[in-house]
Amino acid sequence: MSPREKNKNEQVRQASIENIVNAAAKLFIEVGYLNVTIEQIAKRANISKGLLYNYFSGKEELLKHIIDQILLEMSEFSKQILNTQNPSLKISLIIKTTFKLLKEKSEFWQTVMPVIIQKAISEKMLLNLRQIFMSLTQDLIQTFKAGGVKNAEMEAYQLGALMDGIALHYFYFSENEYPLDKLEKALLTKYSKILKNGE
Amino acid sequence: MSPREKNKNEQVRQASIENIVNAAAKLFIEVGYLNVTIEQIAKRANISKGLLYNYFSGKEELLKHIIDQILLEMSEFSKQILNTQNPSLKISLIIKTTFKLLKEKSEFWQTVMPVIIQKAISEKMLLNLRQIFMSLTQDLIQTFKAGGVKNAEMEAYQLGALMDGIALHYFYFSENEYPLDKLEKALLTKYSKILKNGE
Amino acid sequence: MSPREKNKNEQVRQASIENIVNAAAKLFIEVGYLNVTIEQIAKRANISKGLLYNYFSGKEELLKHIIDQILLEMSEFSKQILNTQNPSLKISLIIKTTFKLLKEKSEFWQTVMPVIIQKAISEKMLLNLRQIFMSLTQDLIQTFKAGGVKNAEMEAYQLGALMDGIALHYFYFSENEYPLDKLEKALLTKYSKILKNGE
Amino acid sequence: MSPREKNKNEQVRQASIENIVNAAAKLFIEVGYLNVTIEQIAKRANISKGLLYNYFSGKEELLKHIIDQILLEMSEFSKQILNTQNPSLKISLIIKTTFKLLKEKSEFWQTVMPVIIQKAISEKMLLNLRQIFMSLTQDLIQTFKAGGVKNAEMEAYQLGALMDGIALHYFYFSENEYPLDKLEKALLTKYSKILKNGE
DNA sequence: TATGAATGAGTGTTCATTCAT
DNA sequence: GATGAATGAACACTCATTCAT
Repeated sequence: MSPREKNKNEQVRQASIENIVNAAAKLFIEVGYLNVTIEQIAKRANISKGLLYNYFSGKEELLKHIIDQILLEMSEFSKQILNTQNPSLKISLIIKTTFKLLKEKSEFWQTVMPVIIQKAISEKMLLNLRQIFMSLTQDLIQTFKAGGVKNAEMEAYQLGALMDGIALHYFYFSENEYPLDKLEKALLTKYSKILKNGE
Repeated sequence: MSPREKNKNEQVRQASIENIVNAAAKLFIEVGYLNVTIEQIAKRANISKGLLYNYFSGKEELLKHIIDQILLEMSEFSKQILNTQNPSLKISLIIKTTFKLLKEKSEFWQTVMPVIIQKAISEKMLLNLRQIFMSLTQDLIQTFKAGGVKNAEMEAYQLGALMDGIALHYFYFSENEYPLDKLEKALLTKYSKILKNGE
Repeated sequence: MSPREKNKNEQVRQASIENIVNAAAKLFIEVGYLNVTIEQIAKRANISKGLLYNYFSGKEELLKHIIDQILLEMSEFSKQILNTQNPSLKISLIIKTTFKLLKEKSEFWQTVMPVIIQKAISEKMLLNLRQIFMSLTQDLIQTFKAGGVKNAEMEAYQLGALMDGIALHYFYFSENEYPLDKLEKALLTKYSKILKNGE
Repeated sequence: MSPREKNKNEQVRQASIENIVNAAAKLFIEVGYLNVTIEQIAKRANISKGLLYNYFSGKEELLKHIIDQILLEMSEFSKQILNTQNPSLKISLIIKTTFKLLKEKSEFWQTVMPVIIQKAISEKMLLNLRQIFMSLTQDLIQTFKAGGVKNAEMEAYQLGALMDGIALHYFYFSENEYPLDKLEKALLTKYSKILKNGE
């Protein structure tokens, strides 16, 4: 009998990878990267430990894969924001996107944030994430400047901190009772005013 | 054993506990709770591993003790804030205190935040922290209301998120380059205006 | 299936086996039997892991096959030696052959020696090797006797040990700096004298 | 109750180390370094796996310790040899010592030789051993020269190879039937002649 | 014949915890 | 109170071998 066709095989591989990644991502969110064992991931994915190592060189590479994937998904939203020229529209788009991601794509904060904060993660991965933060901040500053906001730099830092602070409180303190929608509306109003009045 | 000796013993006990706690707290900040070994703590505290177990039932209890202690220290600042009646003064005190703690008492965020986010930590500790968050938020809402601020609830959530967001960015993204002092000044100005104009 | 096809199939089989054996032998020399994985062998031979198991029942059988093959090759040289009647010529042929093998056929020592010394290898293989050693020694003794050498037995043991000792030092201590050619010349001279003078 | 006295403790430590080293050395000889598991060593030594790591950072360090110990023991004999000035006496001492070590201290060849030959061992350890080989050879050359032997260099290489070749044959081919004593006598006679006649 | 995805027992190593002294 | 030797469960990772295709 002839061997499985290459095409078919690739499908099997991709299915396995997706299966493993899904299991791992859920577990990372549930109990945190450092507390998840390879055994748990394998069990959750209904595969053997060995198979995981056919696709990933180890636990850290698996995490890296997941983060890269998340960042890729995020980059779609990023592009849209970067393509928006009008400062007022851009800020409101940033706010809307953040809240949308909070509600629909919790992976970022729930997977990435613990990784950033947990000091045991490889320095390289951290540097990458820090760079993303830096460039986002710089873009925000330019946007506020372009919008004629007086203290553009400080407003940029505040908006950035505000977004992540909301995520932090939402996920870790009071998910169910957090007034996410009301906050979104309030922020849209507030920042539309700021950009209109330049302060 | 004479009462005097008992007293003396208690002093020794307290000194030992403080010694251990100091060593542990530093290590938790430096490399993260999960990466610190009992051996390291004992070595740093210049005691034996065994002795540590005379004072704490294990690693987690030691962590709990540290967090409790930090919360206690924080409550000192809290009291001062709660005793301030004038809403305008209160808000500016909250801001000033936060930045002071950021600069002088980094233990809180650097020890507590990873603990919050690392969901493997005992549920009880998490509940405790959530309660503190809740009551702080409620107090903030009342303060804004008393200050005649229109959307008091939303302003309260925002200020809370902003403070923790700043801490997050400061410690985990860009400590050295973060414009902490400029941000403090900007926020004091901004919130003094808000309370003056009620919006 | 026609006989012709059967024949063709057998040819393919032999080619496959040779291919696998070549890959394995090289790897065994390069990194040592215990450090070579089936995966590496398959990759080097450009076949799948599974196919390897069509030809060999496992890693050890593959090793056994290689050693058998080497011994077979060696026996070609043996025959030539055994067919030489003149003791003096025979000894010099032994020396020349040994040095030739050292230079041209390093597989023997580099594959076989680690196997001998690594006692975990199957007892059967070891017995086989011991028998070869014994019969070679006996033949050497007879040759020295026939050559009129006084202490024939001891000379035989010495020459045998000398040959393997040189191989050992050459391959494992100082390959590049080892004076192989000078040693060959010196030994040919020395043993020609011994056989002439009978001592 | 006061803790175990330091002195006593050190005794316990040394006893444990010796216990572990003995168990490991035996196993290394029996089945070869790469085939011995930490579990086996621990079981043989009647201790837990964990304890082994209290004293050795890993399997390789344990091997290194054993080899160092062997080399130390050997250096006693070395010193004696090096201190002997008379070339004739020196060579006969070398031969006697080699045979003595073969009979009484088999650890060297049985532990060290497989290590040298097995390519998986750390390069650093190998370099060390190679250096020892080199300096021994150089010393032999000088001795033969001092003894007025014509082809001193070649004689040195031959004697070295002969000694290790005998060890190889003795341990790996035919231990019980190997005429060790007769060989020793024969070699002493032969080399005494060589040094007398200078050839 | 031929493939390579999948398995799982086995390996070296770590570390919180215990306990004899 | 104080020590640190000793434990053993847990972990990440490896690899010869199997088997559906």
